[in-house]
Amino acid sequence: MDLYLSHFTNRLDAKGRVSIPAAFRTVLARDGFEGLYVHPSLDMAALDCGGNALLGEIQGLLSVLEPYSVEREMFSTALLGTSEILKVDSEGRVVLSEGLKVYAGIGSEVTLVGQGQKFQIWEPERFRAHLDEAKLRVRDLRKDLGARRAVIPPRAQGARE
Amino acid sequence: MDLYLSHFTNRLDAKGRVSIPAAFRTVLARDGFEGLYVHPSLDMAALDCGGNALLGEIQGLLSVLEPYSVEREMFSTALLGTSEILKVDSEGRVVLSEGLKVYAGIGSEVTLVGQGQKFQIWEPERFRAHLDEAKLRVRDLRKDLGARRAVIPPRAQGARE
DNA sequence: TTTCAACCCATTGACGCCCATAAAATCCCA
DNA sequence: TGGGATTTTATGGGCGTCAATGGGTTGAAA
Repeated sequence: MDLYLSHFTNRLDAKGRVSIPAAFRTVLARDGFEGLYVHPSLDMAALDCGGNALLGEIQGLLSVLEPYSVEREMFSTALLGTSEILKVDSEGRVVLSEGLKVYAGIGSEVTLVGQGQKFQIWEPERFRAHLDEAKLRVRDLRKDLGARRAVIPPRAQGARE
Repeated sequence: MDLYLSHFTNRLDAKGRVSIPAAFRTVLARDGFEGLYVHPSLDMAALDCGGNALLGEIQGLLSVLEPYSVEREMFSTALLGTSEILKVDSEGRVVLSEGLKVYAGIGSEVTLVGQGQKFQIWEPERFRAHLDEAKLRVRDLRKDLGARRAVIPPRAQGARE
């Protein structure tokens, strides 16, 4: 499996170390990236983490922009300047920098959430809230889709199963 | 890794020396440049630093411009004429010239910010402000892109999650 | 002399690397 | 198929090394 899936809640030890879940480590290993690439998520109080897949996504975004353009400077400051490459120790743990912890409001525990190409690190309480919100949205959306489906092709739902 | 990433805040000692972060030093070493190439950033109160990679970028920029054109003169004056090559001591420190410090408003501390091919040196307070600004700009730009995407296939956002 | 830069050494706190343990998951075989 | 044995995982802690910082000394230029 080369996707980050599921979520896990782990504790930080006295030295501030967190274990990356074994399932995520195998994905990282397959990705072939040495260490863990981390940057603050642009619009959430979470940290985006990954390997070459994530870094490539970001570099692709930057490569489109004109060198020396203000836009590019902005992007590279916001994306590269705030990101870090954390070392992963022999037990599969990383130490989050103070800045990253502050950004995500992290205390003594974190929730690591698979997102496919990347995974996120959250403060557990905040993640619960975020998840509830997401569920609500999905429910509304489902309702919408259901209504639409019922109107447009009346028997579509049955045909699927 | 051959990119300057992450950011660090270091102090100047009584002799005006600043440590280049170890992570940046390894990139510089790999780049094969002796010393540190520095020039005032064109449109920000910051210093652009790097090695051969940065020099190459600048020369690439200049090569596009008509030889002997006024524009080219301006650029080469601004980029090459104001640049310095600082010596790096055995502990990985450099001394910023008075002019450079004045340009960037540097006092007793600096923030060194990875930008991929180069890194920047900022007065910490100014950098914080600049980063906030950069984040806003990037978020807006992202929103624009998202909006565009959302307009064309109206339900795309839902399909994502 | 005075100044400043190049070089060398010292300190301290953080980090990398290694080994230990308990609990959970997995395996394996009767 | 059930339950003991083995492996893996998350977590804890010790210790040596390195990075960031401070300071002293020499030598050449002013």
